[in-house]
Amino acid sequence: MRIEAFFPYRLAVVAEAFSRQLVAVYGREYGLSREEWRLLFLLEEAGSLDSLQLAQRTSLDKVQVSRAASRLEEKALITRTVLGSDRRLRNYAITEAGRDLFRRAFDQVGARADEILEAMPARDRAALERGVAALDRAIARVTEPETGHGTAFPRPGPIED
Amino acid sequence: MRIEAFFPYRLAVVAEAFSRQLVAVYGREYGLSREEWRLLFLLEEAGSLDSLQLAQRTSLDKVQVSRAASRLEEKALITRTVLGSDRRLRNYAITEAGRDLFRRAFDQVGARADEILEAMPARDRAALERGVAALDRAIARVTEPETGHGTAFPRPGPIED
DNA sequence: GGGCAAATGTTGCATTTGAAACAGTTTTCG
DNA sequence: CGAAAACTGTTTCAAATGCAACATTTGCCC
Repeated sequence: MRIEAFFPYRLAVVAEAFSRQLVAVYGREYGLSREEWRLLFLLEEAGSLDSLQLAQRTSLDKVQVSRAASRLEEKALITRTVLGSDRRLRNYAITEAGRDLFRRAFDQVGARADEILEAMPARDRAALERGVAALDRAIARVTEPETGHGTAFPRPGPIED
Repeated sequence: MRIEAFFPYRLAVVAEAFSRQLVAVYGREYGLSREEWRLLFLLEEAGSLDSLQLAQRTSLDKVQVSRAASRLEEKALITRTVLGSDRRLRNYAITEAGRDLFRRAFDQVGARADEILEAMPARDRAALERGVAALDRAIARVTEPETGHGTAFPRPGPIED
């Protein structure tokens, strides 16, 4: 079988190419890693989150979170405080500088993403959206039995905010 | 905006989750990295390739190819020889051991991928296929002007085999 | 209550990765 | 012909990453 016809390969390659287009913006122009970008994204919307909420809404493991948060704190884009109720946990909050930076970056990243997506016929775009959602459900279904962090976003059922 | 609703995020997360399911097979059970897997995949189909053909059909850069090939050679899964016609180039060929290993791994990887894809309704699977192909074209269209390795597989036009 | 297991975040260490420098070969052009 | 430019694969060095150990805090169970 030709590798170009192997669907998992095609998906991985396309996803990487798409991602690279966005990293070129928030990475090169704003100095954010992918993990930092995701944390800022979450915090910009929520304002502040504790570690548990964050773990539920992110596809990052604890080491990635810890390191990305350290860097964001060094850059004064977020603050980290130990929670009084459970001193193992942390409360993450975005700073004004973090909000500003994220908003500027998001404008450009969103524009770049839209530029690519709008280069697709509307029907194809709808198909992509539908297919990705279905694949996510399929992975969850097939891997749900086991425990391992097989997939990603909070699925309807477990949690609600 | 909620990050879970941001399409680029969803695509990246789903693609990673899918990929992780397959790496769990060829990585954990057969000790192959993603790059080694891809090289073996190409060579199993072609038998042997020189560096130029390989560069065209792979989404790996020259450093990744060099390192993956070194490891595959150490494991005696491929052979590397300097080309007589142009001593800058290499000829890569899969060994019998490499073929055996790849075929066994491919059986399991393919089965795992099919298990997930077949957990999707046929219509959704078709939508995914269509959407991914369209996204690939869109990225190529938007980035084609510039030179950088923006995307992936050989598109109709440049080469033929 | 008190010790033991579980949970959480951080750190250390070895490996991997990426970008640039490098070495060898070929092509170009005067 | 011959020097310079271009091309290819490898190596080097710093940064990123993954995994396991670690330290701290909490919950459990007697």
